[in-house]
Amino acid sequence: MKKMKLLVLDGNSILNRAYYGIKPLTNKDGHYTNAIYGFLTTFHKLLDESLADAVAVAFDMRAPTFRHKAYGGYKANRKGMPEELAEQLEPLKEILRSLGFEIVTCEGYEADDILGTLAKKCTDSGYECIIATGDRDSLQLVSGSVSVRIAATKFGRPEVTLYDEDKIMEVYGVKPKQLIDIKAIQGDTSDCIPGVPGIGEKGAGELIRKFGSVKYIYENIDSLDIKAGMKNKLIAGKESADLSYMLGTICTEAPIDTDIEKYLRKPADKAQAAKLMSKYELFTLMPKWGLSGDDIFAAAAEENTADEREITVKEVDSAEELLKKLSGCQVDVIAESDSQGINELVICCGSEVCRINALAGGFLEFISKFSEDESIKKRTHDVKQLYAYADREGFELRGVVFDTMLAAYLLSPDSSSYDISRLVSEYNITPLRSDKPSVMQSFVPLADRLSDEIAKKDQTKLLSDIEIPLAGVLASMENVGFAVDRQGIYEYGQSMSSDIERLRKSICDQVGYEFNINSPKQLGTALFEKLALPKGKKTKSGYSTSAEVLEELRNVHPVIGEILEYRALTKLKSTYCDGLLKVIGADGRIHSSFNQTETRTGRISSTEPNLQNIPVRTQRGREFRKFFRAADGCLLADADYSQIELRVLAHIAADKNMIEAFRDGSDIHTSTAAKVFGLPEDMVTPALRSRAKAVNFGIVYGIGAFSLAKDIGVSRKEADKYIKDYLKLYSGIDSYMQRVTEQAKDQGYVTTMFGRRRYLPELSSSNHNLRSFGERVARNMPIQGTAADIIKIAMIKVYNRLKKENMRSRLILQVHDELIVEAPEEEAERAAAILSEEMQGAVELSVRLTADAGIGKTWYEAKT
DNA sequence: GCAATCACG
DNA sequence: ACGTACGTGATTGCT
Repeated sequence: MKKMKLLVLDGNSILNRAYYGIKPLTNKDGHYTNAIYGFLTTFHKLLDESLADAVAVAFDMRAPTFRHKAYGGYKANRKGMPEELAEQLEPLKEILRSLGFEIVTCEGYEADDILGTLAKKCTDSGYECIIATGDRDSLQLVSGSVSVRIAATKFGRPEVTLYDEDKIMEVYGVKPKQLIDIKAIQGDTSDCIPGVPGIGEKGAGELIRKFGSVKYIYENIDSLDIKAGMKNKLIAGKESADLSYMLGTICTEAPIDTDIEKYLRKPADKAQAAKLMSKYELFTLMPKWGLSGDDIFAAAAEENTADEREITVKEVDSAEELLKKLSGCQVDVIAESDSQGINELVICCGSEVCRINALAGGFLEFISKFSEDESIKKRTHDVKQLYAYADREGFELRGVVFDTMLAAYLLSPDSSSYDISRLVSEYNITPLRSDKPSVMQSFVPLADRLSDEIAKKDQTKLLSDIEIPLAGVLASMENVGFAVDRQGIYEYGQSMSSDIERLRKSICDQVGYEFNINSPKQLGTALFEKLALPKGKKTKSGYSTSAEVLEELRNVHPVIGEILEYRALTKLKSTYCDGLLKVIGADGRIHSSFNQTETRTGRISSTEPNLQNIPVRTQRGREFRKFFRAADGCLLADADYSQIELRVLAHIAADKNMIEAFRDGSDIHTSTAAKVFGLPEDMVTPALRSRAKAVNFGIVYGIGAFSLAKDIGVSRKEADKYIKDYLKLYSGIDSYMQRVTEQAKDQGYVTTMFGRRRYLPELSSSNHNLRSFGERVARNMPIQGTAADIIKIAMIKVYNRLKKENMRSRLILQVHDELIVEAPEEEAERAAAILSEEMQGAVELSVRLTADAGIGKTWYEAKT
């Protein structure tokens, strides 16, 4: 029969590790949740790996333990938990109980003693025991039937290391029990266990490895071969060693329930678990623990006393009549879709809900009239899909006043998903009472709530004037797509294939054996072991083979250049040739998706395929843009903002010198170089300009001297001087940067010119790296985000202008500071003019915005 | 499902 | 003492 397995967790210790290993997270109420999140992630991994039949989670109690009573100094230097951690303890226990796990505490004993007691019981009963903890104290418990898993949280991910008898011998060179002996001599500063004064880790380890135990050492101290100095220390420290031995020994007889049956996992109370995990917004964890969207809804319904309001689901008698009734009303509308597209429209007006099946006759007529009637004010979720439908079917969508998805994004742009079900639990929404189940029970109060929040945060205009209309523009861009030259892409790929194969052969020849160059691991072995090239940086899993490292080795071995070329070619081939060919539509055009709720700064993102990272920096890559072309009889008009981020910075920082530099119309990098290096502009060499450019960039990213130095290849000290000189020159930017970080710390968030927010809990982290990261983000987000706001405004203006002027030109792509319009040949000039005019006039700043437009048959030609 | 790498602004 | 610029997405290899 299989041995029964008990998994015992040291709750406090794992919680601690989770807290310090994961960046601060809070739910809407400001309650910290990072440690709970980390604990549950680690716990899940442990459960998965251990296949335990029973589980006990041990926690310390606040009361002093027998060790404190024996020795007043015990753990005397321990500070209590930080409040941000302490407040997570009880909620975690509640969640664990709801998931069906047993929690064990014992007054006067520590969690370690509970582990020891249960481990002993397992050994005695012939069970297997797996101990999981974050620290090494319990390693002494390891035996044939007891193993320890040390769980750490690194970069937010759980990491588990197994310790059995062999591993302990390998690491410490002793048997598990002898770890107590080592500790008795060595002591433990973190627990204030004194040990033998003057003997540390090395000495203690040697003594025990040589003589076996503290007891043996003291019983034979006179005859043992120990150096006089150390022997004297041992003699003087005997009492302390004995005490330390006692303090360091885990008790295996704590008065707890050792009936293993009791720890068999019970079925989870799903409603309770869903309720708690919703409350703490641990949505990504819920599926892992067997909780679904239905459990969330059920929890919400049970949790809240039903809303006073009640809705009734009605049959639709006549579409005509319904339209008449809806006219002039505010309605809530949800489009239910499947893979085929929209299949049902659910409309709520006042206390009545109607469902209109998309397959029923007259649907198109109904939805077009409904959509075009501007007097019907519509609230919805994910308005882009409605705009897209309207655009495809050739009608307009008017009167959209609210979108819960876009609103939720503005309220917290860090979320990974904005499903209605998730929002409902995140905002603790009380569903309305209803005769039949309907999504409107939750949607109506959700929309009410989010409206309030948006108004409270002064983001109403941002939502109504930018995000909602933008959704219409994006929908149109997705529908129109970008025409490509399929044949051209295919042939380009073919031509690369032969080069790739030739390079592959040559590289393997030079290394001396066949291997997969695409595998960084195999490549690392080939370069740094077989060819024994000087190693550069390492990654977590081995040698780094990034372009940055390889570039350094270019002159060391001829194979390096070929590897770099191989990499460049395979990247182009797989991502751009093969990748793009896969997504060309039946119409010969590529229809990317533009995601409006993805980035934390307010930019849009592009997927399937990503059209925002088509190569441009190298000539060979840039060639690709020749395959992105206007349809027959059309041309592309392309315009991009010049230095939009630096202009935004000049404006928000209100820096006189930088504003002046832009007003002069001179090249900003040259002008910066001239001023920083104290030269007339015509004396600025390309090298000096490029340094100034790097500093300008660095400033936008929040800069550090180290990174700047690395970037431009000067000493740290020199880089530091550049930054200092720069900030002296642009003192307005200096003070702005200080202001914005301080403000961020005060309010917990930063904003763009148009009220977009990003919350920065990192700023209160005790982790230096995280905090610095938060500070850089605080400096960067208002700049990048404001630029994103501006081009969004420009897109809306361009779109409306093309429509108003009855042009057939269409916006087809945005690449952060660049817009592309496909225009019939005869409209191209006008479209280009409209592009730059609307981009430049999108907003009024204290510096001019400039956008240069170009026209061409292909993207390659059009980009100026 | 994550890490490494590299494409873009 | 410590680690290093901001924001994305796709592909590949590997556990």
